[in-house]
Amino acid sequence: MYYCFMYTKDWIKGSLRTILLKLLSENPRMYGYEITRMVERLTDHQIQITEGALYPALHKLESQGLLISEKVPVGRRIRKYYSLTEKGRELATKNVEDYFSFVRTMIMLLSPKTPAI
Amino acid sequence: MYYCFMYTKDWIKGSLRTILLKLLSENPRMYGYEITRMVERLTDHQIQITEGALYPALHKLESQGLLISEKVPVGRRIRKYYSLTEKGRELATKNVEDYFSFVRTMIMLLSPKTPAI
DNA sequence: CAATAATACATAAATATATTATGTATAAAA
DNA sequence: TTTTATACATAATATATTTATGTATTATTG
Repeated sequence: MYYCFMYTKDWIKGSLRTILLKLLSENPRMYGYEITRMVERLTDHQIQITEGALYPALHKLESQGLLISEKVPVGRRIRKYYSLTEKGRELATKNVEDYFSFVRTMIMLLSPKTPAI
Repeated sequence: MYYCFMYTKDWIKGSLRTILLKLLSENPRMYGYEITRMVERLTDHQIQITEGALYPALHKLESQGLLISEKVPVGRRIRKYYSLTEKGRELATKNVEDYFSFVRTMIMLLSPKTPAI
């Protein structure tokens, strides 16, 4: 069993799409299960993507024309690979930049102020 | 009219509680409207807290014993001041620390990888 | 002075999203 | 052979936010 910070779940919400776009901008194609494993590995299990959140998110990105999928048979199973469309690639770049901007703002907001002595 | 990044809203979700706890840990007491103005000012309008999100969030924090409120008449209007309880103060410290930890993880995850040449 | 904007709270309906649980099925490992 | 891992998906539930609406006082501006 992995220990997760209790409040982290709230913070992950809304970051999922950004994570997906980023991973797919660095890899030509990925499938859902692969994404969950990679996020787990890269974040040392600090960020865990549940399937109930992942698959609907991928479907939505595809319906928005940001991703395309192709089903690839592996043995007798079918793997669904996703890759960024041109539109998705453009958004991914901007989205990650904007996220960094947001993070800078949050760090500024949450940084300890020098107490008046 | 202020311009806001389109996707920022998703990211703000879930950070609201952390922002409230932080602001209240730096100010002995604050009221709702004051909080919205301060966040606006500190973030140069990048983060906007809507009333429909703020007041339920404050009520919930109070119901969880993290905040206490006192109603103070100002002229003929009533202002509702909130301040951290001891429990709230402890959580605020830990919550902000955990947030920074989460942010470090996200930065690592979203940082550009050196392309193999 | 009258209209507008700002201050200050609150809640309801609609929307969005995630969690949890469940379902199906193959493949590998113990 | 039983369990774990792989691999997709969705439904019920819970939670949270947006948007809109409501009420009321005070300050500003034309």
